[in-house]
Amino acid sequence: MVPEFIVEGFIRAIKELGVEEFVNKLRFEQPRNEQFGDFATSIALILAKELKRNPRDIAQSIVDHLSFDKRLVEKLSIDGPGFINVKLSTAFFANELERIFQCGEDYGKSKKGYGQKVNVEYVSANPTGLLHLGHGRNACIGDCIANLYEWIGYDVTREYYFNNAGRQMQNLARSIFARYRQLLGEVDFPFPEDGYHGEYIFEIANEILNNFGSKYAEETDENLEFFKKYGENWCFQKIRSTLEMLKIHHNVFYNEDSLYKEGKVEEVIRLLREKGLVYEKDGALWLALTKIGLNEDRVIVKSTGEPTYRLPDIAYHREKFLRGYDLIIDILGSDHIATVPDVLAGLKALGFDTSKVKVVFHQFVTLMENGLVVKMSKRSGRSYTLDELISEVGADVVRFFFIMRNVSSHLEFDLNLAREQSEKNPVFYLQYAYARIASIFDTAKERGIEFNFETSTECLHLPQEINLIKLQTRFPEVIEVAAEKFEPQILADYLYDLATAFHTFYHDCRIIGSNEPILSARFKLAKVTQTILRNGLTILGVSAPERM
RNA sequence: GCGCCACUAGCUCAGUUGGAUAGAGCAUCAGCCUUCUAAGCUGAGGGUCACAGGUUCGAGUCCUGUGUGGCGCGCCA
Repeated sequence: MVPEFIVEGFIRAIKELGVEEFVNKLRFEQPRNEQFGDFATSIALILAKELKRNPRDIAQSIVDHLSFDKRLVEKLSIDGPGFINVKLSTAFFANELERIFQCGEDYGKSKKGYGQKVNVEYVSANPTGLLHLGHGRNACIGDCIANLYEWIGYDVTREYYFNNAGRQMQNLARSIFARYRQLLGEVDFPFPEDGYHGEYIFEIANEILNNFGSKYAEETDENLEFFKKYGENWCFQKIRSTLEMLKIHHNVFYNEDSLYKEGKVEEVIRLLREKGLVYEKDGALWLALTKIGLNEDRVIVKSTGEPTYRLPDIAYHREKFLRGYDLIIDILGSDHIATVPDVLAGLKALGFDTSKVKVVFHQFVTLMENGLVVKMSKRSGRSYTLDELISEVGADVVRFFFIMRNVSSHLEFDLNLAREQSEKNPVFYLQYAYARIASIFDTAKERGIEFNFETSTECLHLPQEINLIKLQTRFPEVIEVAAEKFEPQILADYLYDLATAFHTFYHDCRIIGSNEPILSARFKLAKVTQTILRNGLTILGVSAPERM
């Protein structure tokens, strides 16, 4: 984050040059190359184009009009085609470190979203089976995004939308029932055409057999209802325990069925009809999407009387709007991309501001082992469930791996790397940095080494130290950007850089054994790093161990 | 055929609303433990940023086209 006084200084200089209409073009960046200082701006190059003057001359004029506190700015220079580079002083960084230290344990939090409500919907798997790897990525991304918004001050609702009614659940009931009858000895009992073939159906059937014997063998509506309920509870309990392993908790479980029971779906049809956007054709009810800018009309109620997903989805999102959210975030797999425009168009037609809805699409997960795609789990011989993956490599690794790539990129989950309990594994690299810091404080305590956080840190001047402070100042900004872009990976990358900077510092600069004031200053540096690592890891849902 | 996403080092990926000499991890090679945890640090090699045009002082980044891969395109969700 560029210090205020630098920005203000440049704005003043630009105004004094009489070109204040270009003030909004002022941007700063952190140069890749250290030699160019801490912050750079290409404003002179931009002005050169507008004013048709030599960029270096303009840069010189700007610099001539700049007046900074000499204590804070070490050097101003004009380099290359006309970049203005600013190098800050050790006094400046000492001030920054002190400022961060004063923020305490909450460093990184902001009030940016104060008073605003956000709803993050993620996982949302129906209770018809176990969570698989795609759900895992969805869950981790959603939970991180929810955490990020909490950190920037939003009032966050974590929501899970599910459907325990309708055809899919009937299908589940019939699948379990078929397996149950097969287990009872009717080996040829027909399995439903599009039934759930997973191994877990046998497990459920077997459980029912063990608990109730042949009590439910008769194929009646009542009994099928029992199988449905039993299957639903079984699946939901599994899903919840899997999420629990990842420390993921939702505040609201929203049942699609309630939209029907409370007449919300009917209401949406009525409202759309009032707008003249609904018509009947071939015995079905259609939504006239072509009237609101889309390419094709779509069915919302099938000729069988059942609605398609679009209708309850519109009703559901309408409910979210009516509950007063300022921001509605949906986390969806890329296989849902095509469904969203219809739903948004419907909502827009109903008069809602759909710019408040942000849909985050994540690409798929491919499990790799020894350079090959893994389709099946070795232990169970079935496709990998999220459960199995977690018990194999641990929750921390799963959570980190699922967010360490760009949300919109395919994620290659390398089992070999994930199993690796060593420096190769980036999760341990971060945790190790944290544990090392904890260890320094432990050692200091054991040896009775005293330090004082009141001591000035202006003595810190080595590149390893300054680099660490620079990274520390960026933390709040990183959280904001990661939240706004719905991209937890930005935070993961940042933490990795911070850990690297700390490991380098740790290696080159001893803390215990230094003399005052270096001793206290470095302890403060370590303390702040520790806070940031802990906060960052917490947002990612990864534990911060005191010892490794 | 249409839509969305991707294409950057041998592999997996970053690249800050167009900036300076394109970065990191893994893998390979060479160093560093008597001192706070070596799950660490330092260095070396490794690039036609898929391809071709365009926009401009400047393009991995923006525009157009082509190719390759993934996901969609239903009265499934």
